[in-house]
Amino acid sequence: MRLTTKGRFAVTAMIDLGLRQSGGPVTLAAISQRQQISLSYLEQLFGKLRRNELVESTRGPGGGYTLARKASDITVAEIIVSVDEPIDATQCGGKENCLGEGSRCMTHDLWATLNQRMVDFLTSVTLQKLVDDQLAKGLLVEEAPSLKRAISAMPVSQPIRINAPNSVFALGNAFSKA
Amino acid sequence: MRLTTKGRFAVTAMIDLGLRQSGGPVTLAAISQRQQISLSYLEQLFGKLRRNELVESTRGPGGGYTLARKASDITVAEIIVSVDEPIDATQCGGKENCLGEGSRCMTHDLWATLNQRMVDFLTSVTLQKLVDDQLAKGLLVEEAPSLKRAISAMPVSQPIRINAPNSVFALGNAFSKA
DNA sequence: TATTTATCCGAGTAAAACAGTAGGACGTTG
DNA sequence: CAACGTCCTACTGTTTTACTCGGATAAATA
Repeated sequence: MRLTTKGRFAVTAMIDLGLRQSGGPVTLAAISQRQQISLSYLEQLFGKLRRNELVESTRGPGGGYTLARKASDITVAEIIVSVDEPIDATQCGGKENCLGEGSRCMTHDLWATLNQRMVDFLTSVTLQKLVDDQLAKGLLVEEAPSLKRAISAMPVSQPIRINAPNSVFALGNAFSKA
Repeated sequence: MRLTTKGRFAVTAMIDLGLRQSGGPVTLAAISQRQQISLSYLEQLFGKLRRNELVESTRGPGGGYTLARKASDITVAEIIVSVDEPIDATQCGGKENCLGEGSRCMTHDLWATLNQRMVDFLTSVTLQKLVDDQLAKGLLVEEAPSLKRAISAMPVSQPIRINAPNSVFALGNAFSKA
């Protein structure tokens, strides 16, 4: 299971969508502004989310995205695998013999088990829970402005480029000596 | 926590070391041949393992590496963080406000919790357990040849280049539709 | 019908990490 | 001193990440 900022962006955007979709379809432009993710990048991510049937889209003015199912039926694991599709699982081919000795590689079971634990955890967390967490934190979801033209006059804060792959799950200094 | 083939190579090499170190220091050249990992790459990895005090080295003829502690006192988590040192933890700086709103990023707790679960699991697995697993599988640890010069006459199978970062933990098709 | 809105889609790009290689210096042993 | 084996820095090709760009398509509105 790969864990990069791409997956985190996807989860963040899905939370935003879950928070606002009660007022109809949510545009990626709005998510882009609120979450500071570039619009083009969001388009890529939501293309994958749509093909994986996690969201539905409506085109044209007033359009945008909505969740394809209830937030309580969408797991974080699904979101992540949707955008971070797998290349190849265990690299040794699962049942293949990594070494030429007739047995699986020595660490095969270790990684398989860890992978399963991660999947189990991320499957146990629903989008609804993450949405509820945000609401509990006192996040206020303001209503979309009735005059849509007002948006174009707003100052747009440019998304910043973050080029730090894999930095999400750095173990930190959990084992570094003082 | 980053999980790449680098970490897996390190764990694999440490298992090999744990299996053979009873006969004195184990050379990287021997590990390289048995585990099909390039010698130069192993040197890099063991440099980090030594600086993190997981192994000890003796130079010169008859030298090599030994475990710095009992295998039962070395965890997989320690091995991985040794070679895959962290760049920066949660990218938002831990306590920083990711967005300019005075609260931590929406997915902060999620990733922190997942990370902790992974650490907990990998900490629960000792090198000794992995060594025992190999012994239980009937792996036979042949004695080092008394005539060391015989090795140089052996045909050397070249390590193959594997250039597939991050492919270790691809989630596979756990969620792909049939 | 023309225009605006917004999703779609493919190609392209800079930076970074991964997975090594290359070449040598250093310290032991025989 | 020569062979062995660790130690160390720097360099390299490939892949992935995290985007951007240009345009096509579809729907609502003027």
